[in-house]
Amino acid sequence: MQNAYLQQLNDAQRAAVEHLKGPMMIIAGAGSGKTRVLTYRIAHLIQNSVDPFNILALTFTNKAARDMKDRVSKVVGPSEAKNLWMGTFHAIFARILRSEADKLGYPSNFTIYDMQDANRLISSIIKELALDKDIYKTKQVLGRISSFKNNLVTVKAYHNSLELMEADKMSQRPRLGEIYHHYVERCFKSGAMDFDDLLLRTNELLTRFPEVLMKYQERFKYLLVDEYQDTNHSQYLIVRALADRFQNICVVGDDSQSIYGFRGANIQNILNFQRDYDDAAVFKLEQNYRSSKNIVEAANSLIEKNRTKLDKQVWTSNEPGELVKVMRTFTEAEEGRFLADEIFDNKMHRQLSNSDFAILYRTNAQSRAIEDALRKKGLKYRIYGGLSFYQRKEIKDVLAYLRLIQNAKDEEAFKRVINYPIRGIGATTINKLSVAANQHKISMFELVAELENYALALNANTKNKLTDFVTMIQHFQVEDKQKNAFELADYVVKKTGLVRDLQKDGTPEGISSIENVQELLNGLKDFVEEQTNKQESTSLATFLEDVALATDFDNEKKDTEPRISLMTIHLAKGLEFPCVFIVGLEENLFPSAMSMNSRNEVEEERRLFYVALTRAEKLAYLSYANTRYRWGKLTDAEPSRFLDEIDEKYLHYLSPKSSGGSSNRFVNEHIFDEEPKNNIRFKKPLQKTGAIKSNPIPPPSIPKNLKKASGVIQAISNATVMGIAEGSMVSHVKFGKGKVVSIEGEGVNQKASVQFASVGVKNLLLHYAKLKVHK
DNA sequence: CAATGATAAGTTTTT
DNA sequence: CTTATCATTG
Repeated sequence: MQNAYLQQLNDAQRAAVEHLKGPMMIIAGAGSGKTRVLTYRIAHLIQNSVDPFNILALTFTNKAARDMKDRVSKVVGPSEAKNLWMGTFHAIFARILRSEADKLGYPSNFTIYDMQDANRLISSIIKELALDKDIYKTKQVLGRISSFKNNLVTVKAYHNSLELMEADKMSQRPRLGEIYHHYVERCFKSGAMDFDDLLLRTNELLTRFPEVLMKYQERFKYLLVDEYQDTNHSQYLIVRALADRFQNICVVGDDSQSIYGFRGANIQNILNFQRDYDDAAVFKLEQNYRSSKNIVEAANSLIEKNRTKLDKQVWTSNEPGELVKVMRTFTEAEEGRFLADEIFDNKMHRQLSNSDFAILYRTNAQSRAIEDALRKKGLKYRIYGGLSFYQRKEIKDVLAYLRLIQNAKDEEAFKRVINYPIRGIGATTINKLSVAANQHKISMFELVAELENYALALNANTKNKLTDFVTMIQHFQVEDKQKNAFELADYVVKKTGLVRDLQKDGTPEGISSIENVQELLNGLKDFVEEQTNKQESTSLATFLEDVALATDFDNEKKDTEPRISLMTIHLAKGLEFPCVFIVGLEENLFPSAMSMNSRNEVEEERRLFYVALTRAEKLAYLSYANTRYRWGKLTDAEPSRFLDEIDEKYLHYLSPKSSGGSSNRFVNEHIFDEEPKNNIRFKKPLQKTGAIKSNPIPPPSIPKNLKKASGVIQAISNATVMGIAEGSMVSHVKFGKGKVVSIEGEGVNQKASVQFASVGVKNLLLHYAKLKVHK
């Protein structure tokens, strides 16, 4: 009876669940019940008296870890499940590194640098070395360093590798090694690790300290690694080291769904597993329970075009269902409208809810046109990814204060808040500090804390401001000992004047910033309460770590109403929806223009498409547009090669396949739907103004490219259009409220004399002065 | 030093 | 079309 869950499995699944010891690999086709097998296997281990404390399960996302823990908990009970170690590589090893940090010379409260921090650091190093930033592009440099780290190429190893150095010379970047060297040093000096360090340093820890390795080998007697096809070399080595003693390693993955090559994932890890562990048992889950037969077979017909893959045949006993629908439109706007209409229809005729739909795209930038269309139809949606909450400027500012309190050596946090809110410490001063700090090999904060010991060419006034800042942070550090994380943060935003700064802004963006800060504080409050209940540490460090490693899925809002999901295909991995739209199927977009140089890259794009298509349960739509805006310019687009690669018998074209000038019903219908071209110019600015409710008559917003077309400007910026006349009450961003004394001139040159309460009479060009009119 | 406007550059995908 | 960095002015 206690093994009732075994009844819910097919033969292959059950075999995998019942295999408890030794190395094993589960090749899990899309929708083959992988998560179910994983959870039941963990439950089965526990039922067979394995201590949950000895099980480590590494997942790809925090969400996956949470979900799986919940599911295990339902089978074996929460008291057993709570001792399981489950999480992403980054989260798990960040935690371990914290407790072992001293061995590596790191403080246990080390900071985790996110992409933005890393970017800023790299670009300041490039600047300091006086290198040409057009040749040493920050992102490329960072990408290169990241790949070094993921392959365990240390600075030293780099300088020993003639091959690598030669490669950088060839690409005109002979001093890359120097940048790498500085970058690593500066991170270390700041007590900071970037994402790659979390893995690299773990490797260092396990290699340099055999007793530590032993400890964790004993600790994690049973290892599970999900999404093994997406592990990089660094992760691979960690897993291999940990598994070395007991060999109880279970990896799960699907080579056809390997889509993170750009991030260093090595598909060879899964392809070579049997070579690494020669007695490995292999299980194949090939029955798909998720999708209709047409979808499964359409996806199969596509992925067959890939050369590198393991042998497996995904099949299903599900109903054939409907064909995959393909739609061509002329513009991306029309594509958006098509999505909105189709969702609307499906909701009506098939009793579907918003939450049953997902719209998947290759790049985040594609969401805009879709959002517009959905909003017009009144359809509720939620965008995942893109700019996440924690990446907003105002949030990062608050977090930077907290980081600095926690770890005063954190250079990026220091630079972020030293002059925010503005306290008169400008770029020149900060540069001097940075140079001196590097010279004396101390952090900027330490330098400023002992300013009198260093002869710096700063005037007394500036020194005072700096000292005040340090005193304030030190005061916070004292407060940190008495207050919980929420109370401290609340205190900080008030004391620093950060909230005041946002409040005086007064714009809609400013208001939303305040709301976001408030939301952050609420989040902190929840965090403190939660941790107190769980009797875990309520430390700021833990919170900051969670935040650094959080993704958009992790602060799942308790939405009351169901919403359509919009996300990139990468983000959609592991999810499923009854109805899926895959959009922008055009050459140079999907497959991306950047990945058409090699066969391997195109194969990864194809796997990406495979992932997208296999998210669908019942309905799948593919769409593409003939033209698309790229950098504001309308460009022509060709249908994606992937459309031709799917066996035609699974497709149903809703529009004629060719784009060549046929005159059919569909084409005509939509040509006339388009607005006449000369109207668009007027419509855009006017629509925009209408959308802002708080301003009765907002200032004219004129697209830059229209500035020369004086006829247009006259029409929009004319005083009568704006509702300004002699005697009108207006307000100016800078001068505040005032009364219009007189108006003169025409068109672009139209001027108004305004009597302001604060500064007296001013002559303003209506075109430039952003006047708000009061009624 | 700060605020503003001009210009250049950029879009894959993310823990 | 958007964002980041640069140059100019107050």
